[in-house]
Amino acid sequence: MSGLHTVAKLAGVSKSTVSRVINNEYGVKASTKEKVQKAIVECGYMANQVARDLKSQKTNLIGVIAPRISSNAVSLGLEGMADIFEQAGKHLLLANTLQNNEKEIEYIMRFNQRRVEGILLFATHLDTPLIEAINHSTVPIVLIGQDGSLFNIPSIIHDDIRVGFSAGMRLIEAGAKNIGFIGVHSQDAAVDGARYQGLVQALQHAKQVAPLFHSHGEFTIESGYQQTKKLLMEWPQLDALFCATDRIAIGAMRAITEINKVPGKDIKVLGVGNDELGQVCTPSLSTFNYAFTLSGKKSALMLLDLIENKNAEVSKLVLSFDAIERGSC
Amino acid sequence: MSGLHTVAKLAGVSKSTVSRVINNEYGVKASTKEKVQKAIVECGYMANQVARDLKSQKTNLIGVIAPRISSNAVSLGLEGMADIFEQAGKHLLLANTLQNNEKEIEYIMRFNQRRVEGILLFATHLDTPLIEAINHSTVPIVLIGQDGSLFNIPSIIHDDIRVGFSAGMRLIEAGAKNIGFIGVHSQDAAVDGARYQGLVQALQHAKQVAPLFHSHGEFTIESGYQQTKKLLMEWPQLDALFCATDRIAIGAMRAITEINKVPGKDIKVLGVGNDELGQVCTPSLSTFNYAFTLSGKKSALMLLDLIENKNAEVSKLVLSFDAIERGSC
DNA sequence: CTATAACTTTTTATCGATATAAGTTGTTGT
DNA sequence: ACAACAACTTATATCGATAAAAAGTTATAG
Repeated sequence: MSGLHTVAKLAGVSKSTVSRVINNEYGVKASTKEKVQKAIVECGYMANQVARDLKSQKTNLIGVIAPRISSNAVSLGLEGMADIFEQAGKHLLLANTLQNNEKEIEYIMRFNQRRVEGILLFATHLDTPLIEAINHSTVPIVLIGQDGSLFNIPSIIHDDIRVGFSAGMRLIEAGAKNIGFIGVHSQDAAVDGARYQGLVQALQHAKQVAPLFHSHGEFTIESGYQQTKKLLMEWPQLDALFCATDRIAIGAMRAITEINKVPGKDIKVLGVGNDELGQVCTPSLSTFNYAFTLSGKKSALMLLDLIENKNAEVSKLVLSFDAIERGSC
Repeated sequence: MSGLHTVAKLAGVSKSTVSRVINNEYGVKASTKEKVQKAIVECGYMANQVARDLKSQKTNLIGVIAPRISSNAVSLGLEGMADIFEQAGKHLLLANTLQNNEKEIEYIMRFNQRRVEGILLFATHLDTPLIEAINHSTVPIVLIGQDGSLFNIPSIIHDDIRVGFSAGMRLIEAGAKNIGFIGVHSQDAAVDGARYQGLVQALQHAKQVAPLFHSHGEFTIESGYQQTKKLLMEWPQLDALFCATDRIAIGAMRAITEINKVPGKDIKVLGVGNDELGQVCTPSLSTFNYAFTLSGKKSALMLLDLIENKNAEVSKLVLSFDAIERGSC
């Protein structure tokens, strides 16, 4: 717990010499080097990264802001970015906002004060205060999950419109006539907005103008269950459900089973995300694979590029998906 | 992006005065205060936390080392600790080791260099190099998931022996005669060692000395499936399986179903952890609920105590569990 | 109207490291 | 033997903030 100073005194040399030994620089006599190294061991010297960061004006710190660490998209994304940053020698500063919009903004500022080199933000919405906070940031910020390109914010998103379109086409091909959509908060332009929009486009393209039911809920199995129960009561002719996430879809299947209908037969069900839950439930859930680990890696790489290459252009990366056909459609 | 110095020049005062204004200290004339505040806004001053940390010898940083962020135990635990640390004004530095033992040790050192105030370590093993690294740490370290009390390391663990005992008793009560255990790496004293040990104790207590089969694998569904397939071939009379984790148990049920036996009827299955997967699979998985979010919170509180209270005594906290009876036993 | 208290502000030192400039040896060439 | 140069080492300034000491003002009392 002693600084350079202590080592220097102990070895009978100056701080500069000790520093040179530590950083393995040229121009140190073998005998002094040895003397210094002995002193370092003797007083248990450990470099102080805080001081180094201040002197070098470089922290090797990256901030990550997430709405809920334990969600599939975030925990897998985190793992992907951790991998890239580990290789790049960066450390991760993590904040869990629990979907508190003010905390999101607060952490952008706090991370700026800590002089992180960049920030990755898992976003579930994109309103004016947030956009302003992002614009005020001194360091680059990459958005994950929402499209910020309209506001010139670098973003990594999944192809949510096309996934909605694909889902719609698949349900129509399977003979669906009355399709319902169960989404999340209306603020969520990606998961709620875009996926629904794609579904609408599919129906238009197929010239099928059945009344579409758009229900809003949360990212949970329970919410999917409740929304579906309500929907089934109000709209008994329903024969297909596109759910914004797999968890919602699993809740939906539970509700369907409860009224003695068979998911995948009486009512087709599609989810999005390829959550492991969909593999083990009965019937297994047909869905679309979103490569969350990859999105984490890609966002990390994009951020690194923005950090290293000051005038890298702001870009948007749209990740594709794979259809996974299982029992529910 | 300018420092105190710039603000001071702009306002025509000294750095100290600016510092006093920023920290809202007494003894600044109202007129100067105003002048300084205007200057701060004008040049977009933002405090440099790195410099502050160096001067105050306090970082408000906590290091967290995990073997796999995306696992249930870790992501929920992370969420619990994030909650506590958020309230305590601490920031989280996160490392994902991917079960690489050297990385674990490397990060203990790197976090010490960064002058974190303490470290939380999700452990899957506890060998000599790791114990040494922990002992060399300048800052307190709390172990999560493994019992380090023998080596005087503060630990939060689940009652793994008793869970094994409970599982054994339950299987015996259900009429099981030939019980198999599917564990993980033999290095893992908690998940593999203790849970097995508890099972053995139950069998001894019930004076049932059937040959116990102890198989080693990984934390995955696939591994559970493979191990069970092998086990069923070698030991056809098997009528009960205690699995070290829920994922393993789900793989086991798949293997059982594949040979046209019915999990929960022909072969009883028990898991540990109460993973959501166990709720949706068929038959639903009987298991034991481990409060991972709570373990995260408790470990955070224990660490905070060790940080604030220099001579807080090293303690071990054993968290209990609840039995969850579902379809598989 | 000065002495002293009370208030405000500046100066200086410090946290721990490192880059640069300046200083001290020692060696070689002529 | 003395200049020129190489090889080491030390001294000083800096990163950006803050605490403590010193200095400068203003206000109040005697």
